[in-house]
Amino acid sequence: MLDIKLVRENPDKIKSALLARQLPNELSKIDELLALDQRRRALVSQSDSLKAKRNKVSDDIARLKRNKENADALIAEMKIVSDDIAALDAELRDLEAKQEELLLHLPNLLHESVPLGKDASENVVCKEVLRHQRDFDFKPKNHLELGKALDILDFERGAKITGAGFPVYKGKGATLERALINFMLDTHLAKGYEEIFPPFFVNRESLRGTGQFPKFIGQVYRASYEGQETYEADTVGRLFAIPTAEVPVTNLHRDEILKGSQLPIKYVAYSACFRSEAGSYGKDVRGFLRVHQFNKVELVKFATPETSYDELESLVADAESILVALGLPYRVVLLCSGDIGANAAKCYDLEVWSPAEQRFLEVSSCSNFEDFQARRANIRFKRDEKSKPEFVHTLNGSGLATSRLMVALLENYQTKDGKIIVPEVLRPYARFDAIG
RNA sequence: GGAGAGGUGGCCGAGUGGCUUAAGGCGUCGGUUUGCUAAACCGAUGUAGUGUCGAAAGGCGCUACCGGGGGUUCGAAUCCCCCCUUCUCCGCCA
Repeated sequence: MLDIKLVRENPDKIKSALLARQLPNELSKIDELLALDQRRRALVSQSDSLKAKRNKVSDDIARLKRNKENADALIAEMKIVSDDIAALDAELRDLEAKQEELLLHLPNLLHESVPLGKDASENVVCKEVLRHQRDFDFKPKNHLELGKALDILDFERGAKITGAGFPVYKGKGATLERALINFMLDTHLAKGYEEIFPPFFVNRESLRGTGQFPKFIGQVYRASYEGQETYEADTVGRLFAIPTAEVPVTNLHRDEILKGSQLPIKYVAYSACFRSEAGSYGKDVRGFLRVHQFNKVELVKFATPETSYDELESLVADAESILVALGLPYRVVLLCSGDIGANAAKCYDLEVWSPAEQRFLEVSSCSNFEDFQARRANIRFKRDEKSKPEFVHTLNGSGLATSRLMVALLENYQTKDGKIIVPEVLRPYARFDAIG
């Protein structure tokens, strides 16, 4: 969420960000917001001065009553004042709700280093690490064929017991998945991240805090719990399956004031991730490319404003180190203004090479949100005891998501006779060195 | 699921409708005293919104905030309703 003060004082800055993000239809929202804000501020000032009067006269009434004098005239007068206040406050609540709604839907500003571009085709490839790219002397199988032949992935039974997009890992496939997760966690722990094992369900405040709500409410699975039917609206008593560990982990410090000396805070968290992927039918539907449940190891940082871009670079490097250790071909892409997510000020994607698909697959998004999430979630810090609280900068990135990583792993490490060689670094975790 | 007790500032804790500007204490910061330290004493010590003065740091004023939301009242930390949450006991359960 952006600061309403920023909107008020610098509307052009926000408008140019909207244009860069290819959102020209949103421009009118800024003017709407400015008009609302002006009206709201006028009402606040009216209401406040009436309240000041009420407080003062209430003291007078108290004094009269103590002296056993008559206060009926003042009470009658204040009755009217109170009614006026109630009317103003009702209108104010309405305006505030509308303003909040508009503000929550506005995307973040962009960092100056973000390239301008209309869509994904104009993203900038910063780095390609292709030394592990293989020349196959046979036609590489895709992960579906490999998974089926080796009996380690079962999409059909997943669809039977739950639904399409809920894969089952079996035998050495299940073990390899677990090995990957543990390898990634241990690697990040060694780099000074603290491990969190978060709840997989959160409340709506948490989703609002990290910016998934209200915009992406359709992408999130909901769970009701007993007694929920009796609540007046479906806004109460619902929990939501997390789309990423970013949500619970960033919200750990919601409504808190951190000490400057604690920063940067670096967390690593494994979680299952749940995404309904509504409206995305037709693209990347095969196998692991798009699923409703997957596993991810997430990196989350809380940093001071002046260090957050250095922290972003090291976050990307930490995520990259997994791909390097696994010996997979990959590239780093800087997202352009037309492709970057609404909450991020700057974002790098890590993409791993799929020999069967003959293209790169996204396995990580590393973003600096600056104070966008911190303002929503009210996460602040004090430089020292005496200084005023400031919003922290929040960052996160996958390190990494396993589903597409598994695709790349199986495909890149397959042999001509249909086996999978387990990468060296995973062997201590898997306790076998090949599948098949 | 049932019964009971709680949630007040950075922390502890008083406060049953107006002499509360949230008592008192602890902590922290500044000062006085002082070979040094400690103690004692004095003072300060929240967040947000808004107005005003200022080049700025900040000052002064007003408003809101006692778990969250609604209500009663001229006036609510205090009374009423709903919700969240913590603890204790009972029941059930992997």
